[in-house]
Amino acid sequence: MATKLTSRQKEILEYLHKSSRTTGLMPSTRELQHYFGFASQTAAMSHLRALEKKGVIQRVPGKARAVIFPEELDREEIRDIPIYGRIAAGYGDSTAPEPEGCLSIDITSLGGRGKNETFALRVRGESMIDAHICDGDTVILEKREARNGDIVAALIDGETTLKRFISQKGKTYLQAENPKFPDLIPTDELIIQGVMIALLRKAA
Amino acid sequence: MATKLTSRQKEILEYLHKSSRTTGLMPSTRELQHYFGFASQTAAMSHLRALEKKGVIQRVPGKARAVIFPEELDREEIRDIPIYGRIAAGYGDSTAPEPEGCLSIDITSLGGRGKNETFALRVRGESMIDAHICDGDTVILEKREARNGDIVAALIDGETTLKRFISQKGKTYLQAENPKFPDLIPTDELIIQGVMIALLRKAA
DNA sequence: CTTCATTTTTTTCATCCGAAAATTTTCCTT
DNA sequence: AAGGAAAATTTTCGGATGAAAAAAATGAAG
Repeated sequence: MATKLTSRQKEILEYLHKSSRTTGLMPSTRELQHYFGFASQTAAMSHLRALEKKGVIQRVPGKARAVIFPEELDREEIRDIPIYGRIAAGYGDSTAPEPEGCLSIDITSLGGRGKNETFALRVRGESMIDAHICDGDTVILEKREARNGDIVAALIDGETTLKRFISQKGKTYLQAENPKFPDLIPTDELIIQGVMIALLRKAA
Repeated sequence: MATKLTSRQKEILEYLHKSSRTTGLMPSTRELQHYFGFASQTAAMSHLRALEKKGVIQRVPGKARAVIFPEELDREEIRDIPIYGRIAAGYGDSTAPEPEGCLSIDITSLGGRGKNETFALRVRGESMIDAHICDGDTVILEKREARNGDIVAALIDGETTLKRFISQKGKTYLQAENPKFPDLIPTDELIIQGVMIALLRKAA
């Protein structure tokens, strides 16, 4: 079952992947035929059969374009998370800024919490270094109410910063995780944009 | 174009997602019909048309099961990465141990390096804490030759540990990023299992 | 009540598409 | 040279599937 693929079979499989990713559709046997210049559709059919026999694809008999990649079946649901470099003041409900990128990850790896809206921020500065959050890291946040001890993205002076949210004896304030940075006692209102649920770092 | 969906349309869209994720296939219009108990296939058709008009799906005229989610088209290629808790001694080429989980993420977020085989390890212990890698973090590694300064997973005494790889003046050794841990000079041979390319941390 | 969009029905077509049987060709291995 | 697997061809079927036209319910809003 786990026999190696022939070079032709690799070509076919690669095309299946490419087609499925770029067009969003599985090719029909005739589309395969035309792409590879076969004179017959049966050639495509028998290749699919061979690939199925070797376990790299699955097929559903009788159904159109019914080629499945087993690894995608096992996969958890994928969440697409917009990455913002900076969140402007008016944010919160409606005016989402332009994302500067996007991050796709399965929801299990995010800790299961999938219900709320999620977004990501690139960390700038060292103010959370003692929580082992570094400059350049990408922090993934969830929109929900902050609880004591949560790391949150908050709006301070029109700028979004990452801090630890502290709620003690009825008072709430923000704390940096770096002795060089002072605590922030909110002047009027504390606007929490999101609560950190995960962190992603690329190696240099 | 960005009109809100009616409740019926939400149901249909949700079924499309569910079907596509669990069976790996888009339902045909007749499958939609039977699922929702319509007496006609045309009912399904017109719902699909409505969803397309509102921009939440795309369709390719004339082709079977040709419903596409736009967000999946934009998505980068997803990589499925097995997570190992422990890598046994004989590893490296053939004998992969049982993964204790799986992580799916787009390859761009991994730093582009997509060619080599990748795997992930759960970090245990504090030996790399000064590199801001904590107990419980998941480290994503790539199989390739280590360069000076890389953080690597290496096999020491039949155990896999994460250390910084140092190569100076022809000598190579491993360095913990925690003053409490000593450097490791290899006794005979240094077996590098992978080089760290990214890190993922779930908030507590 | 009227209007209008949404939702559903009935019927009919054309064609997309998987499937099968019987061969032939190509190429690698012994 | 022989054997065998992989690759490709030719031809034929029937079911799967999208599509269209005409119309009838349904339900919410003015």
